[in-house]
Amino acid sequence: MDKAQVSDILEEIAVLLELKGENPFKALAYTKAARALDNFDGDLARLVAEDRLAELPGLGDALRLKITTLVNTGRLEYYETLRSSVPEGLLALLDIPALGPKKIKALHEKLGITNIVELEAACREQKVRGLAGFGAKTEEKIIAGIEQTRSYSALFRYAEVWAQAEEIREALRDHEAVIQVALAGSMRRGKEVIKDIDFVVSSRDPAEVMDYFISFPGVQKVTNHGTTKSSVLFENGLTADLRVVSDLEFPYALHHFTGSKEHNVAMRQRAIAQGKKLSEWGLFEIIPGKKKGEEKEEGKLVPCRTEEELFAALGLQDIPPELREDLGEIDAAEKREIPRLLEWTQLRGTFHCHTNWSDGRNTLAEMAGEARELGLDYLGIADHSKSSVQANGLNEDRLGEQIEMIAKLNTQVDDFHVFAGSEVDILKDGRLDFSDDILARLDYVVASVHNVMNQSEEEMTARVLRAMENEYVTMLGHATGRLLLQREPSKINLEKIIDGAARTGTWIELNCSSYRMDLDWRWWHRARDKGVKCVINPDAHRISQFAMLRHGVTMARKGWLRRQDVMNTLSLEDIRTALAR
DNA sequence: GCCGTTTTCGGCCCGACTGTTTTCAGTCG
Repeated sequence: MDKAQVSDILEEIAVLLELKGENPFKALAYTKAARALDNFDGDLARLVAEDRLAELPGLGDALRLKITTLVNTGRLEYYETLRSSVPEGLLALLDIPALGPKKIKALHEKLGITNIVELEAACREQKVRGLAGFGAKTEEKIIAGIEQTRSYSALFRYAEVWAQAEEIREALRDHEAVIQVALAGSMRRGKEVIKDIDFVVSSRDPAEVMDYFISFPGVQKVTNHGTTKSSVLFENGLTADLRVVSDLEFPYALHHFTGSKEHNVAMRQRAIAQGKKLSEWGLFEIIPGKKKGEEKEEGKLVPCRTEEELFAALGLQDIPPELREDLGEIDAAEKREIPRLLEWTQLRGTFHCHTNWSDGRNTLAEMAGEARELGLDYLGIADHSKSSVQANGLNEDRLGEQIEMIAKLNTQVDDFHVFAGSEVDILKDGRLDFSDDILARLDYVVASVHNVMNQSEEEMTARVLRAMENEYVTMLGHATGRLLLQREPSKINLEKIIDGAARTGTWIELNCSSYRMDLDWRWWHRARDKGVKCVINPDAHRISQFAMLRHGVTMARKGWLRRQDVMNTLSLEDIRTALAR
């Protein structure tokens, strides 16, 4: 068993111990042990074989033995026993806001609750408010939390289903009966949260494609199986729809099923105004002489081989899928003002990445190596600052050491550069976690809010504005703090923040962690027009998360951003100039 | 479960907030 797997099991043990009401510090010891493994950048199997586990901090006799057992056998009886002693549904209760291990334990012991369904029933029967430490408000909060969890459960974060969608698309493409295949729907439009994935295929043998589709691995249930449309439910709860049309119909169907609904309505209105009719089956010239409601037979098809030709047939420039939200794109296309959107191959580097100096999993050298491997020219390291105790934030001394280490690393390679930065906490009142003389030593500064996130809009806005006024702050990190499908954004006046960024020359981050996509795409068009620069950052806590950059670019495109709006498209030379103060 | 040590137990990371209390426990980041 490898390092990451062992670490994951130790973390799960910590959660289980908490749920069982064990000494919280015992649980903490497991969490710390997991972190020690994460931070160890050598070969764990070798360390175990040479009996040198004691070199890692926080490992006593008990944990050394458990880790050794896991590495050697891949199993641990203690973990399995612990796991089976906790009802499976109980772990899911941890996802409900306001419920932690202590309250869950009380609910389990006093009311025999083992899952969400039982908990909701108990709350509705007002049985929960009688327990010590619980009241009517807690009960209401739990019900609201359950409803929230439920409404989220049918939704997925874009980045988390992207790979699955690609897999399905490729499998369809490889089938011999398939002529053309495309991803459609909200996923193709790059919505940050999606309900299902849609595919459009052209084929001469729809039935065969349908049979192939519904028998995909991982399909749990076939909810619809017809000649033009089939729907399946995958084991992970994701629904996928497939439409099969003739090759002639493909571009019209693709446009229709890409949507959005609002975009389609506007497009159909435009077609009518030009004496045409647009549907998923085609674009038709309406035959003159017929009155409205009489046109049973379709008019003459306007032949289009691609979506681009379809737009052209309606007097429009090609509209990228990401822009199809009826937010001005049709108007712009008519005036030939659809911009050339950012391409993901245009990124030259990125900022705001973490290492194992704070809460990241990889070393500085590993992060830099991976970024270079991906073809980037530079990487910015921005570990947490000291107030983020929960994230092992760096104090002034450790930050100083890290700056030196980065300088040393830079002497070892000449075709790649690492910038020394910090993700500095914006404190409650808008002051920063480090003094100016410390900040002055850095190449750049990301300022972010990590605590006291429920201030009033006035307080939060003033707080962030104050931080942006600091001359050393280069960019604002995850502006609203939202976690998709998990935590609502902070109350903050983004109009004022954008104006503030324009005034102070502060860049705003498009944090493309799969959970964040923050600042939201809906604000970027406005920010761009105010002259605010974007910087796309993965907030990577491990090397695999650099992959999020690609999805960040999708969100940037959705926000109408061009190459010149995004700072990390600059060459190394130009970004150096931009960072020089 | 770990660790240090005024050597065998008591503290361990912390600040804000909420709801329950009437001085604090639990949750969250």
